[in-house]
Amino acid sequence: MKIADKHEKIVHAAIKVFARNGFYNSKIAEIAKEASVADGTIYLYFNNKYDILITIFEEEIGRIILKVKREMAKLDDPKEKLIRFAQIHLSLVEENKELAEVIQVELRQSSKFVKEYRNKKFAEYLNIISQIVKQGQAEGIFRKDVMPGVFKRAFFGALDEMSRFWVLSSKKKYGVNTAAQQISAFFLNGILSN
Amino acid sequence: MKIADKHEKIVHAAIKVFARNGFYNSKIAEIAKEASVADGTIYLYFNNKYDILITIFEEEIGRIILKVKREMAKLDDPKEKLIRFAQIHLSLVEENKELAEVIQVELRQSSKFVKEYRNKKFAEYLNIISQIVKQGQAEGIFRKDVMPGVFKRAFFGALDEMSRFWVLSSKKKYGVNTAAQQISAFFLNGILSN
Amino acid sequence: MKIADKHEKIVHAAIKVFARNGFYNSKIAEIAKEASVADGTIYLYFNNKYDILITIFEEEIGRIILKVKREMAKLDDPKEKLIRFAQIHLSLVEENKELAEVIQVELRQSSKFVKEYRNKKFAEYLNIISQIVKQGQAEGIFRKDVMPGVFKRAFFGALDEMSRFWVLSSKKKYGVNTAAQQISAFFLNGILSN
Amino acid sequence: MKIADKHEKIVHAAIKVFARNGFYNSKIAEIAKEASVADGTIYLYFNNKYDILITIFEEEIGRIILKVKREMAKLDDPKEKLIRFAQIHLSLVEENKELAEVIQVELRQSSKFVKEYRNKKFAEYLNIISQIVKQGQAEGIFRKDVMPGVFKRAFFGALDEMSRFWVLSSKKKYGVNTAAQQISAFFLNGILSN
DNA sequence: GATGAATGAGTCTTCATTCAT
DNA sequence: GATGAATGAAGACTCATTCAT
Repeated sequence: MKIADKHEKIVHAAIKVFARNGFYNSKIAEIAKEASVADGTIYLYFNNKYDILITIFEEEIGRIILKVKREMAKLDDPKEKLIRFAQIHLSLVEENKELAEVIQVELRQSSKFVKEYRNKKFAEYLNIISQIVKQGQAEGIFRKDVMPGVFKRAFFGALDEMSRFWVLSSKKKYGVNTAAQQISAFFLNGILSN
Repeated sequence: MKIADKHEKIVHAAIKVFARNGFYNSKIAEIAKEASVADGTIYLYFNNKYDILITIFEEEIGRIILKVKREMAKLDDPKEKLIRFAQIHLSLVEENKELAEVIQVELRQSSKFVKEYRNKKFAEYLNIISQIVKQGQAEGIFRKDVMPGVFKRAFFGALDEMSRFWVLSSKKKYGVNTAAQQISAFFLNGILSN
Repeated sequence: MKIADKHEKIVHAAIKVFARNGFYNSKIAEIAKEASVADGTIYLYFNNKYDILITIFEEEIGRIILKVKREMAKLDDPKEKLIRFAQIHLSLVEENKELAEVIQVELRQSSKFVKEYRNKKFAEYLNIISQIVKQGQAEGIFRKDVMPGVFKRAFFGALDEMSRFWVLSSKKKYGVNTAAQQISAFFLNGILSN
Repeated sequence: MKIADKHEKIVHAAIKVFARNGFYNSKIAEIAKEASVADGTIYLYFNNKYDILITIFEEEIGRIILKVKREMAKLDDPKEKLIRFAQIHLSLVEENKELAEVIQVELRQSSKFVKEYRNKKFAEYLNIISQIVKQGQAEGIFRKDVMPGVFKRAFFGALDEMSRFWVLSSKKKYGVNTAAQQISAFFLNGILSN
């Protein structure tokens, strides 16, 4: 087995276990078992338990940011970008429930280290949104009085809360598309200049 | 000192400590010290560490829900209610930073118990929003195609993410009112029927 | 309420509670509740938890020794004394189950203090038996090769194990008299058929 | 070092420590130190402190029962069996003073669990005695009016009290054989001179 | 004397991490 | 590299005892 494989196996096992129990209630031994690896082996690939969480964030979220950025690059219209952003965001959550749960729940933990760490990657993600807004304002499509810094948080927050609902509850009344359309509609009608 | 005082002293100390370290990194001994009380005394008022967290949620959030509901009762216009809701929510966060941090961060913990617990109180809070929407729709002020169940989450999520930003970052570029107006404007312009 | 009453109330409550849970699993608070007294009150009458146990031993066992000695004094024949001793011992256990359980179980605890303490009172009790044997030997009724020091332990042990069985099991197939007669018969006549 | 060794090392350390302080006054840390093992290691072999006690009972007493049964199987005459039983019992106590102390003192603890537990193994041991009696009665050697259920307790109790004396006191006036002969003589022949 | 709220020392147990094999 | 037995620091919680009222 190649090293990369084992690294990945551990990360995926950790995502599963963290999603199941939460970070603090997850045991290295359980992750090791889930990954079919000895406890000690984990320490050949990670410095400590925290490091696994950081890695999940770094690698998995990095991958998501990349994906979203690529999708955004395919579109020109800021309106369409916003709608598409909502769709992608919610679909990604849908497709990676366990990862989403870990990110939403665990990365809000109070550890100073994680909190600060989160901010870097997270800011990058949020700024995709504010870039769209700025573009839209520059093109005269969006109202000038919209503060991109506020908007990015509001928009992300709306999506995030929606997806938290999805992650935590098993049964949902409407699909990704409905939700994405509703939410982007709220915001678009709200910020379109007329 | 009256019993109520000591109970309260411990709760407030716990809010401070939980906000500082997070639930799992907070030690009973630290809470006790912060409350100027012996370790054992805490167990005269609470069954265990978890119980303190639950109590914070129950008492403090219950108080907030009450306050918001009262404010809402003073207004008639759903538009004004929504704007006011945003203002109150953000001001309360502003005024109770530590409490807000505990709620936002710790009550998203993965403990099944807490998660389920949270939902009850939380649902109550969210439903204040959906009630406003329904009222607005009934009065023909809000568009009928807006799904209250989606809206309540989107609106709350927007405010929540905004306030998380406030809680975590020390310096902010704009005040509560600016943020509240921006956010409610996004949504109002978005859902007003025309 | 007279002081003596409260002292006694606590002792009796303690016997009940110790019998129920064992010394180490009994809480002062439980004894206090059983005695309808405040926790602190117990410390007005006893130095500490141990002291209550010692007192139980001292007072209650002292009383028993007295009773048995008086009964022995009424009889002359060593054979009859032995039979009577067995009867009294077993009846006392029967009538004071909780006290018996405390003595049998708790006073065998390994606390050096209790162990040494026990020996004094206990030796006094055992010596009632060896006195009977010596008397019987002096009168030519008992065999001279019987070692009183061994006999007293053997005889007491037989009765004690029998009564332990009584204390621990609820249902018994035979009464005090049957058991007392059997046991004293073993020792007096042996079990060989002739 | 093989696993079995470590398990055994801990059990033997525990026997020593329990005998020294009693169960409730023994600390896991002390057992660990006595076994030259880390505190945590104990929990790799035992679930908790109680479990160690149970194991002592199970393994060590089980071994003793086996030994005694084997010895009994070598003899035919019930009289000889009874005498031999007394000898073996007392020698085993003599050879395993600490174990004997733990069994005698700690396994009489009031914990419901231990009490019930003890009964199973203990009943097995006692029944060796009643089997001998029944055999003797069937062969016409022992009196028919002897109740085996009473006898087994009386005989065991006599030996047990004798051995308690041995365990607790350091200096003794007579040896195992003397004591065993005396006690079995009491029961076989009685103490009446004829 | 009586109370019972407060104390804080004491200990079992967990589990991230190490390291000999 | 891989293993998993061993480590031991850390902390929640209990409860005998005290003491202000």
